[in-house]
Amino acid sequence: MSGSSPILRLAVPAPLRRLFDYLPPAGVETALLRPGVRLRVPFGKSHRIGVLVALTDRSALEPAALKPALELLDTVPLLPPDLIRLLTWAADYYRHPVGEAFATALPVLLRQGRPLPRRRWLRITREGLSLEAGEPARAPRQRELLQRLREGPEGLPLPAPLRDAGRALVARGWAEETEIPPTAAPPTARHGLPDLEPQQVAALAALREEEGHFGISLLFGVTGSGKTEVYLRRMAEVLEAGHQVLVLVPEIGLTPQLLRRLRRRLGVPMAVLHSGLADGERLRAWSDAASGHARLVVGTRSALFTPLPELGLVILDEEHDPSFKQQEGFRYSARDLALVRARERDVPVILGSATPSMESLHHAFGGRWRLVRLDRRAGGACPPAIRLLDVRGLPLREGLSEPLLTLAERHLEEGGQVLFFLNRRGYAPVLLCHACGWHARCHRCDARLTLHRTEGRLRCHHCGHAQPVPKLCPACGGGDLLSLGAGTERLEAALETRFPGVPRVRIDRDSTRRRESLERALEAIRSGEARLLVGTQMVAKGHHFPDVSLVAVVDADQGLFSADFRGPERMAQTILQVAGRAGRAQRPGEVVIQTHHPEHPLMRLLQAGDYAAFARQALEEREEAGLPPFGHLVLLRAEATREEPAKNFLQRVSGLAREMSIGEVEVLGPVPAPMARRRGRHRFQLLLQAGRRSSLQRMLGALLPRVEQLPEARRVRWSVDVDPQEMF
DNA sequence: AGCACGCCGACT
DNA sequence: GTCGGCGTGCTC
Repeated sequence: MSGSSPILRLAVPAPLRRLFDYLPPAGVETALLRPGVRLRVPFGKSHRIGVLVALTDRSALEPAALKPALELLDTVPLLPPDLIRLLTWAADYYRHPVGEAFATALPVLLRQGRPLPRRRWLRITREGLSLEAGEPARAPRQRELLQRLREGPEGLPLPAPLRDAGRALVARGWAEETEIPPTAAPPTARHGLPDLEPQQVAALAALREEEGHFGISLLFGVTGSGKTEVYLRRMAEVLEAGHQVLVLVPEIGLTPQLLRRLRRRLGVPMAVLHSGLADGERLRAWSDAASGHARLVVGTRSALFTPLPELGLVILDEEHDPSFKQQEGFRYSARDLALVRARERDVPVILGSATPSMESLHHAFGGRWRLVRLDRRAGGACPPAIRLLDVRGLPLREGLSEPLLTLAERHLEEGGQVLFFLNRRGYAPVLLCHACGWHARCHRCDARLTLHRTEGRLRCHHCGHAQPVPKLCPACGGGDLLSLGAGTERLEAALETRFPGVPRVRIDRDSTRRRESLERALEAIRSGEARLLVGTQMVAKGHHFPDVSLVAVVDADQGLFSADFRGPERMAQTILQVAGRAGRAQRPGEVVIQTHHPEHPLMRLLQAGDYAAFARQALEEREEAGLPPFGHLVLLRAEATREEPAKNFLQRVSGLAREMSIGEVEVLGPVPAPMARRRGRHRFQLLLQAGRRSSLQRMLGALLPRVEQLPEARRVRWSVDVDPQEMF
């Protein structure tokens, strides 16, 4: 490229699986055109903002076809080389348009062209340090601010409170503003730490083995084994060595308690990234991470894409959680990409869970990953005793058997709390006409409507449709409408009847819709004010209920015969996670699972509480069937308002795929999706299965360009899901 | 995805 | 006569 102007290769946000070439903008020095900067470019009839991915001297296009970029937006690259490589790799692997992959990695405001805010710090000067503690005597606010600056020599971020005082200090030469991110050693608490148990000491030592280089550790620790304490120690060590730490958590795991604990224990500048942030807050957190000011970055899935100049450790907690896989658009797995990023940066990564995914266990059992186990609960707490309650033939009132209610009564009398877990919200999942058999169905989905009684509506849990509850049967006019089955709302009502006046809370998406209400419910549980708890999966994640002495799994059978091959894994994870909520403190916890299949092998393994044994069995079955982690999958989905276009399109795709007959790729389908109609659209899917990822990738590379050319592709909405997590 | 162009029906 | 329906093509 000597002398002549280079060609700029950009990731431009458009649903097109390629990069776009441009000429440099007029009057911009070539030295400023570094990968990672944003440029405003003409695109079609309008402008877009793209990210410079590479500089090149040749383009597939005629030189005359290239347009010059309009404007350079950054003087310093916004994205570092490791993220450019990660995003390029991920867009290719997940077959998603590169420009959109880059766009999802950037906060909205940066996507829109906003400049990166340059954060400024107020720092004490030498003159300021030489002042006595009582000075300046006549300006208490300045004195107070000086004191804070003395205590934290790393400086205070601006704009800080006491702004006027700060200005005064600068004017008098006692403090100065700086743009250089402070790099003082982080103050981590060393006193008053809980003693580690021997197994924690051993775990910590094992994790330290990967210090300073890429290595994957699976921290497999039963609930209550003190996993978090081990993370905290490891984080503190890495922070003290002057590195940044990235912590990824599931969507629901990012609780105020967790943040409080991290803040208190580690005391380093922290950036928090989650979906609930306002655009400005997100930009600030992102740029704090990128500048190196934030030493600890905690966030959900997309926080994986934050620039971290001094990254030293990646932790992914509750690694089995499905929310690490994005379910629409850019369908990436933050778990898998975290490994790619860690390898790219040559830093260790820790995946942690009490119920790891089959994928992770397979690698750990096979010795490719370091397996670090915490088998016993901390503080000598007993593991919960899990009991199967055979409800065959027993009368069930609102899904509850008499033995279970009697047991709950005893726990209440003994001062315990009882948690009823039921993974179904609403009052009843079916509204049925006793006279003619009509039942309420969603007009847009192949699904029944759930009765929400207090709200007085029928709701579809798949598309959000809601309608009033009919008084008479719409089909025959009969007045005898039965609500069949029980959801959390009905369960709560049944408990009120059985245990009148015993304070209770319900935790599900309906009861916690308003902000704060979840926090309030959790507080009622923690304080012991509530004695009966009813909840969906929401209670299985992230929260600890030390005084819960009995956990009742009201209906364990739903997950047993799931259409999805991951059904049993999900069920085992959910049940063991819920079971882990009990008996944290001195109280030995008890867990009762109501089931119609007490002899089912999965149920027996769950009862033994032996997740590793369950996993070995599940892995054997997966191996037999060539399913992940032994085989690999790609799911092509298509939907349309009418059935034919969606089906025809996938039939064409299937034909093309079969023609290619690449390696050992099996082409299965098309078949209707498990829910054939959703939101008024007919859905079909085509599954590609192979023993090796590379075969699937090779096929996709050949297949997708041809699929994009199909005229049928224009008449449907279609998507590719590499390594699908949900088969729906 | 947007946004153009382009070629055939019911309207002031 | 033309307003506008959505099929088809393109984005460096």
